[in-house]
Amino acid sequence: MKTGDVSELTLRRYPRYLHCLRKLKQSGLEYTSANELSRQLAVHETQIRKDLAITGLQGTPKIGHRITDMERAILTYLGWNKLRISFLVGVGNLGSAILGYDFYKETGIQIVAAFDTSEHKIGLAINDISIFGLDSFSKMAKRMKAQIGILTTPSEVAQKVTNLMVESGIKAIWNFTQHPLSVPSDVIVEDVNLYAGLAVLTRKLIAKE
Amino acid sequence: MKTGDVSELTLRRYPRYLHCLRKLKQSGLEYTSANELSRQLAVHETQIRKDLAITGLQGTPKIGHRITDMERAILTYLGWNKLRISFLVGVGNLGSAILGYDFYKETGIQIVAAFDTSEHKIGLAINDISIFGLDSFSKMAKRMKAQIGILTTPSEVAQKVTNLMVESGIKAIWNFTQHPLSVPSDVIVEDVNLYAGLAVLTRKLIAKE
DNA sequence: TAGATTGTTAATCGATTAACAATC
DNA sequence: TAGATTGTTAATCGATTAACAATC
Repeated sequence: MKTGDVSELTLRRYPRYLHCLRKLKQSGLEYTSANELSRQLAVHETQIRKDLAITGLQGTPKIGHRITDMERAILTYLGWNKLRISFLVGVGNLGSAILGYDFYKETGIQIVAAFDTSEHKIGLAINDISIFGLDSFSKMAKRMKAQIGILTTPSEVAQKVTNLMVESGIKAIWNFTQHPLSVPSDVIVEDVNLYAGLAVLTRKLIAKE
Repeated sequence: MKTGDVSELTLRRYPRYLHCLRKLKQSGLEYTSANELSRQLAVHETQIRKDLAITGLQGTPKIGHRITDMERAILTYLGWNKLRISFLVGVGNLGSAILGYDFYKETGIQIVAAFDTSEHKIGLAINDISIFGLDSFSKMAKRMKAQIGILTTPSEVAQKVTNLMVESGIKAIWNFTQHPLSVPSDVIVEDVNLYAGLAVLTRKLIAKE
């Protein structure tokens, strides 16, 4: 299996394939093909074949692939077949929204605890996830071997909380703030950048005027 | 000015430039250069020059650019210098979080009304934005000439609400649901795909194991 | 002047698509 | 068999980077 040299463009396509595969499975099919995915998703069939080849999946000429095999190949390649303990920091509206998602079933990412500094939030729970004081973060993260930190704090404290996460053994940070984070080279940061999407949206609007 | 043939990769870089320019301005500088942005953002200087050229901006050799000129050029190119009326549908946690953002000052996108079907939300307000029943959407959108629809409903009703938005004259939809939307060719859809980001994050984690 | 910068043209790199042999 | 599919190699396309002349 490849290490880390796959393009992000490829990685970002996999969830779309998974989504489509689930729909096809729900419609009662057992097998499907790169051609069929290509029609459904408007992605070139050769590109789908190449993306699938990266996961190690092999198909059968004329038949295609068993849908469950395709799903498993992609899930395994992305690491979505394994449980990953995640902690969320910052239980504002956005944090609460993220706590409401059920990522676990699809991605293996389980948010097991949330943290905030606001006294009146500590002790509450959202979607069965308890909210703790931020001062408990480090000890809990180390004990539970949390891998992923979800950062939904105000931007002003983003770097401070990031440092705490890094010190506590967090290996990847899903950053919902606008603040560009500094981390050691062995820690992964994935930024959710809403403004990038808005730039695309408004520019397309302008181009039509 | 170019029409719509600029790559999305380029468009997605502009907000990062803006963010950096604001920081430089705050630090008291009046002028800066592509070289300086390149150092701060780890983007190749030639790429920054090309991106800036697209906006029509011209600099002065040896000096660089006046920061306010750069900002204005990018804002104008993205259409972030103009007010755009936006309506949000679906005031759950995610919708509430989006209502809490102040996009207006940075992007010109002003969320002027929110809509939901839940009786006990109608009449409330979040961040000074009133929540109305979904049945008022069409009339209000037409009257106020809403351009942008923000879709934060459950996936199951995403297409239904999208149809309502399109019928009501909405020209661009910012889609926070997982549902792939069908729209006429003159309506723009920008998907916020959290799962794509998670695929990148977990794959990078795996590659390090 | 020399150094730093701009803006453009050429080269490189990487991603996508085309072409095609192999096969059930 | 013929048609549909796989998987790979070659070609194309587009984005990024290098090179360099112009300039304040």
